[in-house]
Amino acid sequence: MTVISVTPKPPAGSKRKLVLEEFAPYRIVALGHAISGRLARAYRDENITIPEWRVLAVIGEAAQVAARDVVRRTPMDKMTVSRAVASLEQKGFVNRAPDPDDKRVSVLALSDHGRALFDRVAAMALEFEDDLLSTLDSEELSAFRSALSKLELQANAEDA
Amino acid sequence: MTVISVTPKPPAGSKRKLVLEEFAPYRIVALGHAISGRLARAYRDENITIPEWRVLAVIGEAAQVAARDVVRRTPMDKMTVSRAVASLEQKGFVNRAPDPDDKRVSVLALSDHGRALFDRVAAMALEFEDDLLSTLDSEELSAFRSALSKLELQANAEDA
DNA sequence: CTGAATTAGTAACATATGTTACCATCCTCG
DNA sequence: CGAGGATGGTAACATATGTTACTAATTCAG
Repeated sequence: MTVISVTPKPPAGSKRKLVLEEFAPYRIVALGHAISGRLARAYRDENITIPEWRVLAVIGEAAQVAARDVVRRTPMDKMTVSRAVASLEQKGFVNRAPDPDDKRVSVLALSDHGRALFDRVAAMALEFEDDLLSTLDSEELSAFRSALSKLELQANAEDA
Repeated sequence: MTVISVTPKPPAGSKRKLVLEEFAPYRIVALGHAISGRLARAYRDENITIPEWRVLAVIGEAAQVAARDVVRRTPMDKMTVSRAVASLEQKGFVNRAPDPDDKRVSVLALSDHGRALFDRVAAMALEFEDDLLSTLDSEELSAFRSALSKLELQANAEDA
């Protein structure tokens, strides 16, 4: 039984077999799932959900935003954001003010309480990131980031 | 205030600001979300959900498996798998046979119908993967895969 | 101007997903 | 062997998430 070539990849379009552990899209999704779980565990003590944290993070960065901006910047739909904002307001982390220029929108901002929460959770998040990325040396890391950027573009590209 | 080094990263533990677009864990999760959406759209015509597809894929690879094996190999919990299996059986894609060695477990296998579905969806999935990864040259790709492996390990490591 | 189309946000509904508790079976070790 | 604990699987419940449809406000074409 002679092996002609040792190329790991068979010619494109041939009948590759699908193996989950090597299927990149699956691996990425699974990694995302694991990361979400880790982060959720970290936030749990602060009594905050992932959508809430995302909203908090967007407001924390931009200071003044409308809910629609959160929708644009995150992979959450309108309703998820709406609910998260309502909950954050209820808990006293976020204040809503009517936008004078457009009566449909509310301007969202962190309360002092919310700012403190944001700082605490952000610190945990960054720490987690450091830990996660600590397995990559700086070259690997920049390669990874660059690949991520390209994949993001490709994954979000419109279908043909 | 003398800056000793020009390393792009400030000393660990310093007050970096959290910026969502640069926060790696978030980017990975968001990318996973985008990928899931794309794949789900691709499967939709086959009238199959993501959990169902995952179960199908695991059975498709291994031929003979128990539900617990699916749980081990995928980021789904018992119940999700149980439901997906029930649905796949209902639709006639999967057959269950009692395991002679352990009366608690059922042995799962694809029906002919299920095998055909698996082949069709696997082909779509691999095509999608090709498209997604087409933005990376072979060097970038292998670097990315290697980084993925390391991150998987790190993300699934037990907490200290 | 004015009314058709768009947008921000939410409500009400349907569905999906996780959690807890439970049963049956199996394993283990005294 | 024979209780005590683990394991595979499911049911019943609670919660989360997506979908559709709707209101109010805005924009834009004519």
